[in-house]
Amino acid sequence: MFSSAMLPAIPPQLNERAQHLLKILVERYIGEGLPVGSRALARDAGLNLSPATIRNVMSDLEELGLITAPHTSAGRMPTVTGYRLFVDTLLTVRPLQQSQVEQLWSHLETQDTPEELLETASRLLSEVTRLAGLVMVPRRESQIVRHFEFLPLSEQRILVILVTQEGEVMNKIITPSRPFSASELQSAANYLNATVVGKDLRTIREGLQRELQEAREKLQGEMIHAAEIAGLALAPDDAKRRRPFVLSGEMNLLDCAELASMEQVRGLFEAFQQREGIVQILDRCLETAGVKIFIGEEAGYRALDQCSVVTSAYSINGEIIGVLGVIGPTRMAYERVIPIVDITAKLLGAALNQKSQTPC
Amino acid sequence: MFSSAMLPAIPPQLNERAQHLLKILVERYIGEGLPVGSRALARDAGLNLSPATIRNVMSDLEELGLITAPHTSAGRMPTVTGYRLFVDTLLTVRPLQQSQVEQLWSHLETQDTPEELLETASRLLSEVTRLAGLVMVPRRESQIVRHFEFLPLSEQRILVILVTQEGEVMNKIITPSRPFSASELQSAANYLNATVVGKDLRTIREGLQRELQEAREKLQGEMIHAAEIAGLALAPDDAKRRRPFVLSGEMNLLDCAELASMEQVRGLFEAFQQREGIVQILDRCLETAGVKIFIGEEAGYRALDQCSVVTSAYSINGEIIGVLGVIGPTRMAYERVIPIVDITAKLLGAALNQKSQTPC
DNA sequence: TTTTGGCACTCTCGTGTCCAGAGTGCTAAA
DNA sequence: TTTAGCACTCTGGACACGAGAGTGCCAAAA
Repeated sequence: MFSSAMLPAIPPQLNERAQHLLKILVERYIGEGLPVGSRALARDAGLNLSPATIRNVMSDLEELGLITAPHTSAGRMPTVTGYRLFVDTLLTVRPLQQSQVEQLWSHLETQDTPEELLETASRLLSEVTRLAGLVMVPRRESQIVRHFEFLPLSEQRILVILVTQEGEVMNKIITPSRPFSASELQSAANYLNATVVGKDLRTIREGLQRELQEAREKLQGEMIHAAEIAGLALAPDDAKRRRPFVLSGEMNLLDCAELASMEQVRGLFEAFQQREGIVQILDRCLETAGVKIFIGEEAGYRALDQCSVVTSAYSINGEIIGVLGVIGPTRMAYERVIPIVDITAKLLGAALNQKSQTPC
Repeated sequence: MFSSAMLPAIPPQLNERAQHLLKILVERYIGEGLPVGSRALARDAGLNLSPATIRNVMSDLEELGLITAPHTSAGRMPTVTGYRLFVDTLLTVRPLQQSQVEQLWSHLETQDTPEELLETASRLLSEVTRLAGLVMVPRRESQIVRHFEFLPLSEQRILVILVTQEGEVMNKIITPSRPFSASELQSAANYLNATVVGKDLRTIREGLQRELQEAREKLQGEMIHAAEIAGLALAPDDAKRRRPFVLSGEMNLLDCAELASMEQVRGLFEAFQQREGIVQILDRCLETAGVKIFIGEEAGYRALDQCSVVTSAYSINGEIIGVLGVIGPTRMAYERVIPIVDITAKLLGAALNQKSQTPC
């Protein structure tokens, strides 16, 4: 159901009973946060087995690397592999109630700008899961342009304003190699608005190359300038790169006992600030739809060793344009978090879609 | 030199020697972070006095509420009043070297947009002081408008884009009570661009009221609509209110021993997220120029009880438009931090000024 | 063959005790 | 007014101790 990098086959040694006990153990550990002992497990399992029997099974599970004990005389807790098996094959998700879905939707629906939409989605994720919410900003490449505007700030500095189909406003300042007059700018803007509106950024950029070529051949000076300035305007800008995702509810993470040490917290929060590492993980989820889960070290990012990331891509008109999710302790309530992330991704896609559908 | 809410007169009991000892004690405490004992103080003071003598003076200082001991057999550390006296009358500031100032300026000067400028200023503050940097976004009221643009998104939703003199782009979506046609919007924009460009927001809004009144009397329908839509567009929007200051280097605060407990950290970071409380403090610094300091409880905000805030207003053309500063532990190196905040405020003002000076 | 009771063993954690170190306050002498 | 001396206090680390929880293993029971 939830695609993982490599779905590990259930070890043949692992009979039904062992699986069930593992499931109960993980559930209990997630609930209590304390290593689970044989007595407690015997009671919870509902199998009418004595602690001694349970101990044998636990010993097997430990041998298989699914659970581990912090020290000799403590109970057991799941390893990353244990969590993986749990999440992939043992988990029974608890789907959201219709009313909850509607409530989420009502919050998203009422947002005006796409930016607010992303922020709201992130906030909702964090509030509902009580973890840190995370929404990656949509890929700009696939956004459809609605309007261009060039505004001269000074001789050499031109303010470019670009409005997308969804009503998002991007702006940046470009400094072309030579001064442009107001009328030149106006005609460049007119040209662009006439020809490229309704296409997406990638298409526009590709088309521009071709037209620049053609214009050069025909010595159409004016066209060359328009294309030149547009090229600068459309160059992938790194300003946005500094804020590639919207994070919220980080504070929720301070509650969980896992991150008790200042070191841990510091590392995690620095990772949030650095952004690159997190973006790399999110990028890996852009390819396929559906919920993806990274547990602890699986993400391959030291700062997140004690954390899990649950993500889902969101799409507009069937095309994936971004990823959202939550970050929380490995010991999170997956059966609740997974459907929430899943639904939120779908709702965000729908909300974005709704905004861009409205005719101009 | 540094205006405080109420400059406390130096208590007459406090002779030169006591003052000197207080100064040394505070300096040493700021440096070491440990309560200062009589022996250490005797050595540092350079007065050739025995620890026993020092003890007598310390006892007096304690009686005056300037220092305090965490327990019987520990050294003394400054109280808030002690810090206050230190900062107001004993402190010898260490001015920045010219090269450092130039370095700061070179970072600010190269920023394109005002937004980047604020972020850079905040980052510089935090990096240079190793504390949390804080830059309040300029008051919008006094910003001069350069350009208006209305873009219909759908029947009822209009995207308003407003560019300020400094090249900052503000945008929001308004939903007027009745649909406006594209040509109506165009003429409204034309009207506004023709009449109000070059004025600041407050002036424009006031003028609008009057003109709306006149237009009504003369039954100028078109004017009424333009004014109506402009009114909506200029209404103070709360979108910006959610991000009223730019914060950076929060992580630096995790280093200081004062904030060892998770509780403290949590409270502080929640205050950063809430924003309101911090904004209130910053607002109090908007009135007068120069460096202001709030020590511990002086700010009147529980989450900041262990912290000091050092701020300075920044201005453009002599008019104060915002505040910046740093937040750090009460035990911060004031003599270094104060000049940094002071200079950065001046440089930020100059940089903003430079951007808006460039002719259109 | 599987399950169970019993038992010795181990590890944590909270408590209590003890001691060195640092610093104070007070008093009497310089 | 300053200083030396001394008794006193408080912290924090080291150590021991015991209760509690849980394990592993073995031999008996099912």
